[in-house]
Amino acid sequence: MSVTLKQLAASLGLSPTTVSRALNGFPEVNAATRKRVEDAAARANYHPNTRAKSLATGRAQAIAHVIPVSTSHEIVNPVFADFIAGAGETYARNGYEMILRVVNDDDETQAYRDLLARGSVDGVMVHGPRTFDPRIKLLTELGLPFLVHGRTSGVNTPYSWLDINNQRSFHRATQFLCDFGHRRIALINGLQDMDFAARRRNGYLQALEGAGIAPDPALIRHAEMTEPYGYRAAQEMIQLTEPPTAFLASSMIVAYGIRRGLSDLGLKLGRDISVITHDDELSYLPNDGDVPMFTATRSSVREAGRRAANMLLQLVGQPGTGPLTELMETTLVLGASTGPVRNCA
Amino acid sequence: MSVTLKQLAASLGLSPTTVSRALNGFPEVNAATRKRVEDAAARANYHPNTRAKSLATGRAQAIAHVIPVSTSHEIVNPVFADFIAGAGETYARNGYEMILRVVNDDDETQAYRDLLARGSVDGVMVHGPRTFDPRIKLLTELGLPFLVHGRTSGVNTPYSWLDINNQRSFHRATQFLCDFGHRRIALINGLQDMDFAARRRNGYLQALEGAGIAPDPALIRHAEMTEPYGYRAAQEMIQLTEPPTAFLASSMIVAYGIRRGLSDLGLKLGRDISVITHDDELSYLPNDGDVPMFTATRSSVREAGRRAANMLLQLVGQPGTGPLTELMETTLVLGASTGPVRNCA
DNA sequence: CAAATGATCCAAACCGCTTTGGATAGCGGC
DNA sequence: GCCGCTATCCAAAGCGGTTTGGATCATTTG
Repeated sequence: MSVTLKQLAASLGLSPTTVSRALNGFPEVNAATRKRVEDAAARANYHPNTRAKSLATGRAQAIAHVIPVSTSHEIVNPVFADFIAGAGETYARNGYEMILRVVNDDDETQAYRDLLARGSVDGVMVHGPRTFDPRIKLLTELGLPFLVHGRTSGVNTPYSWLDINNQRSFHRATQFLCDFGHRRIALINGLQDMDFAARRRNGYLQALEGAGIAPDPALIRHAEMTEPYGYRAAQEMIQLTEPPTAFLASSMIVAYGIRRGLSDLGLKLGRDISVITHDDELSYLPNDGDVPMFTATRSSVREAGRRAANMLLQLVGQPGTGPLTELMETTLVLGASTGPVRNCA
Repeated sequence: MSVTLKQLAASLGLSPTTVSRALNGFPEVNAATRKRVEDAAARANYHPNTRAKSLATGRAQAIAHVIPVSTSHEIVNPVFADFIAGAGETYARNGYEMILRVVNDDDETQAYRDLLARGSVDGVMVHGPRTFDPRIKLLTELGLPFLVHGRTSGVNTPYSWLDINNQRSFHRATQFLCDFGHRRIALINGLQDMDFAARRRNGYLQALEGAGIAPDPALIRHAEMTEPYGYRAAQEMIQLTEPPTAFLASSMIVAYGIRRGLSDLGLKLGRDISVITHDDELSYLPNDGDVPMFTATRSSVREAGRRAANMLLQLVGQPGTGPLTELMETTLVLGASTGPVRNCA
């Protein structure tokens, strides 16, 4: 169905060796010959068979993203999709294939072993790290190059990661609210054991402490970041004897839920109550314009995907490279959802 | 790094041939020998090298999803992610790899050619078909098995697809609103040239016609399905001299925008104004419970991904199989967002 | 009992590409 | 005219599997 190197070589009266070298830029081939080969290759729409090539070279030219699905945590969320898209762009540009493997939660370990044993990939991207994530140890032992999107606290061996500064982000957002006079600030966070959630909570707690405010457990929630979760959290907290005057949301989706919960009670964001959310800059949930709807800690997860992929490719391309890390700062954008505390709320 | 067939064979004092046959279930191998081989393979964590295997067999054991990114249309949306997840589950279960290739809009044709020439995949999934989609013709000519998620109207050669009954869905939803006395019904649809959007509009128009209502262009919109799009559409349409009393939304995200637009104007869904949306059953935007927030035409896009993948694998596994098609019906679920028309709106 | 039949196993070719280790020829220098 | 060099090209051996075409030996059959 498609032309092979051997056929191409035969049609040119050359050996496969020479054709291979001509196409791969080796020096020991005559310039005229090279040109002839390249032209013929283009004309025949010749592309080397990936399988054969990687079998011969030992490099798979592919990166895997393993996606565990479970009943407890849904990793296939919008943020994940955008990250993948960013990473995919980078892989494509560098001639790497991106393979996605959807596995059952408890098969994840086996999936990495399998990927390695089958020689299907040169490296893997680790998604959604927990506070204590066993995958780092496993992958290190396996010797499979990997990069973590996020970090994990309970690991002391070095590893490569790219993360946003979750702690500083939420520290700053909290501080911002405190400066406006808020003292009852709710945190509607992601799942408890997710590392990013822990860091955000830390930033939040530190800022409260800095402002001399004792944290109230009733104002802190952890759960899967769905819209109804935000809705319920907002509605329930408002009923407290001492309700919050401001909310911190871990994602736009949650923020939308909070907004709905509050507006159903007749509360207007920015006037009656304040909300700051983290904004991953997802295309279908834009939070921009002259005055964005939400005040937010902003960072493009798509860009994160691009950079993470670049780092991983570097790791794969130059083994021996020490662990690579990058901490992306977020920007605090002012939107219409925050204002000074209003006592008669 | 990982054990090869040859090594395994040597360690057992057998030939590679026998080991290969033992593991692949060929009949001409002694039961005791097979057991011995299987045990040893499990013990050594032996997995055949994918590249070598597919080079030898000619089958790639992989399916590609090509994702065109462009400035005009963002295919990396939440719906897409869930579909991918469903499909991925199926691939994994059947020992197929899923490869995602993110390409620039105008490179999509080349991407398919490349995928084919390199022998990287056995089949491809086509996403987001337009009303007149050139990809069907291209893939048919290339002879690469493919399955379309959705359909395309401007193609008369047969091809395989899986779609939901968009037309009937929106026909029914419109009828439902008409039965409640609504005569000014707005359609906040997806991008104009997307096939699903055309079918939904057809269903909508037919239902209006059936109810003796002349469609009003001012009540029909097409655009990328973002939250602010829903918001703006709702707010602007309400300002019309003859505002709509009901909205039909093409996705939950858009419906959220509409809801926000309306509630900012003090309108309450189900009481002052009605909204029906299409609900793809995304996990982080659930629309369930005793009384779902939105009345909706519901269909799991994840399940669609599973089924589509199954069909594609069948196509790949048994070439010569005629085109496979499946039309999934949606269910109309009653939620809190619809009610009889209210004159004093 | 010889021949035919199965049951098992193996050697070697092959899939399409890379790469090692020459081979050949043209050329300047002595 | 011979030698060493460089430039250019090629044969053949892998990479790690599958598969074709026997080989070997025990068992059945006439």
